Amino acid sequence: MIKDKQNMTTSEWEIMRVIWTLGEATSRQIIRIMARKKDWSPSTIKTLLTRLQNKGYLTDNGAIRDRLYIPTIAEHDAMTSTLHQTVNSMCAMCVGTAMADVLSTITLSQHDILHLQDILTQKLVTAPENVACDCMPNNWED
Amino acid sequence: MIKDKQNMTTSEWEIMRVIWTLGEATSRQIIRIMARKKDWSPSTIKTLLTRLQNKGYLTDNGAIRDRLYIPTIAEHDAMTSTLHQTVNSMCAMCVGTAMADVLSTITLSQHDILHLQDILTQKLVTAPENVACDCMPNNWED
DNA sequence: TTTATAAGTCTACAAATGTAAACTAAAGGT
DNA sequence: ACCTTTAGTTTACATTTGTAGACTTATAAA
Repeated sequence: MIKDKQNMTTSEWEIMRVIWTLGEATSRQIIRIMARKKDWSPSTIKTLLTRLQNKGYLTDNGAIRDRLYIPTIAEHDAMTSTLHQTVNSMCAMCVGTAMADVLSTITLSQHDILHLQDILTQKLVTAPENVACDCMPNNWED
Repeated sequence: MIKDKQNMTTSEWEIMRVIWTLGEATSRQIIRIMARKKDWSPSTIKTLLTRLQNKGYLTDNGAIRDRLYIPTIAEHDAMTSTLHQTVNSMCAMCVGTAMADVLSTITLSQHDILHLQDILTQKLVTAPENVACDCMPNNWED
């Protein structure tokens, strides 16, 4: 019943974050840790774990008890993929400004910034004068 | 029945993009335009318009027929807000890298890049050496 | 004026999501 | 060997989302 490629929901994402950080985890660990930030019953967390397995984002070590849940995708990959999806659903013309807005409000490390600057310098060389809005389908005026 | 503050779904977002671009639009216009990119029945689009109104993202000019639907939020604001939500749900430590990854793959105009560079230069001055992971709740090790 | 068209409203229904109780069974304690 | 605890499985149920048909009625055409 593993229907691949459904997106993670926000609740599922929360669970994944703790598993990603621990590397792998038992349901007990997750339940105990999540109790600190979410008001979820243990049942809810178990349901979420099962759904994450069905969606293909988690596997387990096969134990029938005290089973270890293991991510099938790296946190970083999940993050870029999610971010990509979001960005791709937005107007290509405006997305640069929106990204700038967001970047300006979040906390970035010095290293992050240097890296970002590096990428931008590179990109500037081949950057187009401007990017067209792609909110409308082609030839919509016919 | 206007329950404010529910998020726009991806389908609703598609509709909004065309209305944002037109400034305001009738259902007929939207139906005609969407036919180019989506395989939605006119009914589906009407449902989506109603839902967008219920969620508070659209108003209308009051006409009983050939009504004009009007956004209550600017595209840019919706974009930053959505992006923000996404970014805020992610590990603070890794999000910089993820943003860099995404930025490097999308098309940005020269002007966008200059703007981004400007912001980064500014940020660098006060940027912390590094950002801690916030995937775990506080004191989770107790 | 009658009628056809289509804009807007209602109803519908399956799948996904948030949330969790009930049940089954493994494993540790006595 | 039996009971208690609890990990994992099943079942449940309301809300949201994707998708759209049916219905009502205003308006343009005949």
